[in-house]
Amino acid sequence: MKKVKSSLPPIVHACYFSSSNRGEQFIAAHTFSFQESGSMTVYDGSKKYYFEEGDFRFSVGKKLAKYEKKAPPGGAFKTLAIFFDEEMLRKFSAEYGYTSSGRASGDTCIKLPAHKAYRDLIGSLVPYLQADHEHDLKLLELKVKEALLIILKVNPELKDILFDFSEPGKSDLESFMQKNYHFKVDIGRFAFLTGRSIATFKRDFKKIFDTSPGRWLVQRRLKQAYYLIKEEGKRPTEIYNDLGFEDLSHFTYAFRRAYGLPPSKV
DNA sequence: ACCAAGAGCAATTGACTTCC
DNA sequence: GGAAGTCAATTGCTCTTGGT
Repeated sequence: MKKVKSSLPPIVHACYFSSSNRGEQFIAAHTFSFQESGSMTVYDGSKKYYFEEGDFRFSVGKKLAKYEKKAPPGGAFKTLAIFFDEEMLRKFSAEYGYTSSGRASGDTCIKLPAHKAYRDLIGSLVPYLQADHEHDLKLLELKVKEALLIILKVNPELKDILFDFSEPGKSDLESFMQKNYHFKVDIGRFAFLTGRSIATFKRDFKKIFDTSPGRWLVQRRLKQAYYLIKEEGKRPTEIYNDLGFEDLSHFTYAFRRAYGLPPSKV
């Protein structure tokens, strides 16, 4: 079966009942969200961010992050999120004359104040999130625009992030990879995030690491695994996923090929 | 929990083309 | 002429299934 690319609705109400849920994702679009219940920890490879019930959060798009969502005891984890896709932001920028000064902070998540305007905004979205509500795309679009205007009023500095349409610049490949090797993303995404085409990415990679990206990634992850097992006494099942391995089976296989013995025997 | 084997597919490679 | 992109053949990784 072919995967069909479906675009997410601009406003999403998420609700999970499992007590804890961790994973990682590529944050595709800038997102404004409200932590209705439960808490969430976000890790972008160098910094940790913590959000709890009642917090408003702005997540910067086109970034990689690991997250852990925790439901409150006996309750559900609930967030409400508004996504700002680039096309919409470009239109908005042209219409209202907002531009980025190009000086945005490097943070992946930003905690926003619990401003009354934000609380009112979330309150006004409730009718749109009823299960039986018929989604009128035009109205939703308007709602997203309204949200954007409110955000720009309360946190005007966010315009530097929201209207920055530049592609990721050619970043220092070596430090980027050292920081992000544990993310489970394909080579094309690594290339994009470092501001290169796939071909250029591989060429630059070869120059710096003298090997191909795929091989280096496996070796780097295994090296970290070896360290964690040997020095910190971690068990294979605890770490293989965090290090970017899809499954334990392959982790064991790759580990044994690299070190000559299975991870359980280190 | 750990390991093995095979099918399917993503990554790599190298030759070739295009762009500046 | 060199840097960057495309393409097709090949390699080798990931996922699944199943055994111990």
